[in-house]
Amino acid sequence: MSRWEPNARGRLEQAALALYGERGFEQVTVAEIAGRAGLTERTFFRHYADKREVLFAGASALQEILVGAVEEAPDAAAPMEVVAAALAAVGAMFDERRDLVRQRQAVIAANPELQERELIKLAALATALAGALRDRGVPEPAASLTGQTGIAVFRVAFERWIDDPGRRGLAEVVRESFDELRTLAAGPSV
Amino acid sequence: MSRWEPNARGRLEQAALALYGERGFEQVTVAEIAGRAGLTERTFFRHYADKREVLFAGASALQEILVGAVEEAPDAAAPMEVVAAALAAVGAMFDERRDLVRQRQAVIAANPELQERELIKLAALATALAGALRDRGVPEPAASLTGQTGIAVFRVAFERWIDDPGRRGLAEVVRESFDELRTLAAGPSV
DNA sequence: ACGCGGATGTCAGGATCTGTCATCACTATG
DNA sequence: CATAGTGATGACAGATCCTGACATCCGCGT
Repeated sequence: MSRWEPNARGRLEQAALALYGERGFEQVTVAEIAGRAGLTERTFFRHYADKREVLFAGASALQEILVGAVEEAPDAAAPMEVVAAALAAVGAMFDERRDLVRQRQAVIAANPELQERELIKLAALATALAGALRDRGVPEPAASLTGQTGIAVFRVAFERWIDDPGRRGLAEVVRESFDELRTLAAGPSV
Repeated sequence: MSRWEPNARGRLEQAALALYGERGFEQVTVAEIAGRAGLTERTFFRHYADKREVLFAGASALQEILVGAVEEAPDAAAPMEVVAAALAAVGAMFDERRDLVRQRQAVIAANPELQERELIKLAALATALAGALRDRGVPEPAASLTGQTGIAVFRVAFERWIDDPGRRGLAEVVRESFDELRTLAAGPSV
């Protein structure tokens, strides 16, 4: 066998997810992950900036999908509606990878350090959404407000989907949550 | 002088904020912070779980204030209105400590690790808000949705306040942002 | 004076992450 | 086929973060 088996990153991600799931994030050393992947600790850190990042490799792809969905929305659509549609589309993708997403989320839910990384990735998504909205002509602060609020709604919907013992689709829960927000925000006029 | 100068935590916080501001979070070692405070590295870690936490000591107090404001809101008030009022009250407190808040935020803005910690503190605030709303009888998912959305709005308002070259109060900006959200969320009916 | 409890100091050590240089495999080129 | 170049990996040293274990000091009550 050659020195370089293909797909080093994929092997590292698989090994990390498995070990984190088996023994918990803190109880796993980077040397162990690298060893299971047939690599060295030093090589792990060449592929991932830190021990947490190996679980968040897909975040940039997710961001591109979101931004793309916003760009391709009809011109007439209102900002919140554009964001709701983009997040519903993402929800549909999660539905397809249901088991993997749940396994990953169980690992993250068990460790605050991983939750921190998750939150900053979500914040980056909110910022990217706001930028895409500005490119559509949405002014500030409406763009940032819509992006941040959209991610907030998605977080609630995602959590409900994770805890849902049934088989409802995430896209459906996202839609419901945006409807609920409309009701909640429509408070007493000033 | 005695071995134990009073207010060890306060000295550590002051030393950390000063050093982080002078040279950047990464360029400061815990040993340096402790040294400036007249303590040892080991003592630093007895007071703060990690190098970041020293900047977030006030978070629990903030949470208590927020929850208290929700508890004391009039029974008739709608959930989003309760949260808006609580966050406006917090905004007023920030106004009083304007310079310190800005100095702290400049340090945080310069370092992603600190932003992660800030985000998880804000997420904890959102969760606490949701819990306080549930105690008022607000059902799920409305409670979580309102809490998360309220924090999202506050984040946008806070950023605008930080960047505002003028002297507008944060409470005022928070109020404006909630009004803007009402407009944005009031999209096309289903 | 005495002991108790809490805060601090001292020391040792594991784990994370980085810099540096050597080594190996693949590829292009003659 | 030979050679050199390019990129990924290995090997090693080291700084820093963070923790465990134990000793020491101070203030306080008795």
